Amino acid sequence: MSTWAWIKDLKGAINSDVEVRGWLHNRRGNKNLHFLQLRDGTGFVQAVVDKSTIGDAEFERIGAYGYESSMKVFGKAVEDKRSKLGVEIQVSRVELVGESKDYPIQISKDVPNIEKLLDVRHLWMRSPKPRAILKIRSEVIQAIRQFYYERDYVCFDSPIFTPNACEGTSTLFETEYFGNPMYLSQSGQLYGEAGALAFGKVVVFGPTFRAEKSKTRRHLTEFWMIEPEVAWLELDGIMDLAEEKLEYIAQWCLKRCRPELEILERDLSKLESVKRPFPRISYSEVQKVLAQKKDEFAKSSDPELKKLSGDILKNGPGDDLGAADETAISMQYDRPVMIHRYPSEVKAFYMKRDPKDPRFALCVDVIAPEGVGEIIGGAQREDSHDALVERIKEHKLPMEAFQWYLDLRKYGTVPHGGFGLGLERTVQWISGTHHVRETIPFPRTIVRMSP
RNA sequence: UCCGCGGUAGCUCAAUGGUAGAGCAUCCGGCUGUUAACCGGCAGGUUGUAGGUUCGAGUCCUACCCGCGGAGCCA
Repeated sequence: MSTWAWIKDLKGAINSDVEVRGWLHNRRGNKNLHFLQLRDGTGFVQAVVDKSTIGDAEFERIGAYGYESSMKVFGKAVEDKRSKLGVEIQVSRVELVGESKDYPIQISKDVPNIEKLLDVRHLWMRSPKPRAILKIRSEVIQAIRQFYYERDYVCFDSPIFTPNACEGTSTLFETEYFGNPMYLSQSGQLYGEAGALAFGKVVVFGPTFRAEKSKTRRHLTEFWMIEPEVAWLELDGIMDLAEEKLEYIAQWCLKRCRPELEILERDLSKLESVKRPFPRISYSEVQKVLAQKKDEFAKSSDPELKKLSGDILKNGPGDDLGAADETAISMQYDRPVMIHRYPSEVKAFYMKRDPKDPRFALCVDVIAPEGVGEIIGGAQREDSHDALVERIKEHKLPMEAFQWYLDLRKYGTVPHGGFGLGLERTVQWISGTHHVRETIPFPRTIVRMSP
């Protein structure tokens, strides 16, 4: 009598009769033996079919099954040092469950175009590398939830349909809502602020939609964002929270995602170095550093650095930093970098201005290493009713839409703030994945609507 | 929207303006323990589309379509 076992548990079932249920990942063999590589979601195991024990007819039938056929395999689990798992199955019977013919993805040394694989994303995710990335995503999500749960945050969901632009900057997806225009949320932050004044500490974890026509390896039109919002938290505390959380995520994954990180050949030292404190540099300091780097790289013999030099500081002082600026700064460190106090003019209306120098906002961006770019954008919020009214006017935003938001400053305002962490870019960074598209099961981009 | 690169077999890619090819996959055959197995063979094409130059175009020219990367914007 055999028992159904998960592949990951087979080591504990050596010398007993087992049943494995899975998919045929690959097959090798000769005229007397089939080596079936089976996958069940928990691991891979080799099942050995011997013609002399199973009979000619059965042997031929099993040999004809295509890749990704699903089957129940019955046999004896035996120890085998040649197997990575340490166990293989000596097959006595195979029961086909779902036939699979002409599977569209081949196991190959060639690395096919990612876009072609994304066309069959529903199948591609059965392969080891995509599975490893998505498993890391799952663990990053778990780490984030645990991090906030341990710190007494209330999970606070913001609406997806919103009546207007939260920040008035990004391009939104418009949708028709019973005859009126509504928009898909580009941030839950404003709602999170209401939650923070009710609960003290909340975290919004939800989908986010941006209709920007960005076509880069860092952009999606639909992605997930984690937005803590905390009463009484000022800029320094926001930066403390951000670095504590990123360290927590990196350490969590080092502890729990070793097999996946190995499959991806991730350089673990890049994650081990993610320890507090992270560098904190003001926008004004960054300008000075970048001026130096621009000169330094211009003299470099490395053509890439030379090219980078040309793009550094091309926006001019007082403007937002460009991509080259972020790259140049993050190259200087082995961990995420926090850049704070950008010019308030280039930032969102709700950011509080620095009382010491109102030209700058009490905000922070966190730039991940290895070219992933910005993974966190956050700020202390403007908590004065009158100042906020001024900002809304300056940004030419519809005052009536923000009445409820202004109420938060009218009835017991307190200093508060938070940030948004991009889940997919975080996974991209942790897993060392080139394209952010691979970090979400079914990516949505400007040109990709299916599967 | 702008800039750059590209589109040749199912996949990854070759091919001085002169008969469109290889590896892998499929299929067929071989191999008594394979590890992205190996060996042999068959088959596989309107070279993105439409024009143009030329004795002759995958290659040169023009336009368009599609894709990728980047800028801007952002997580």
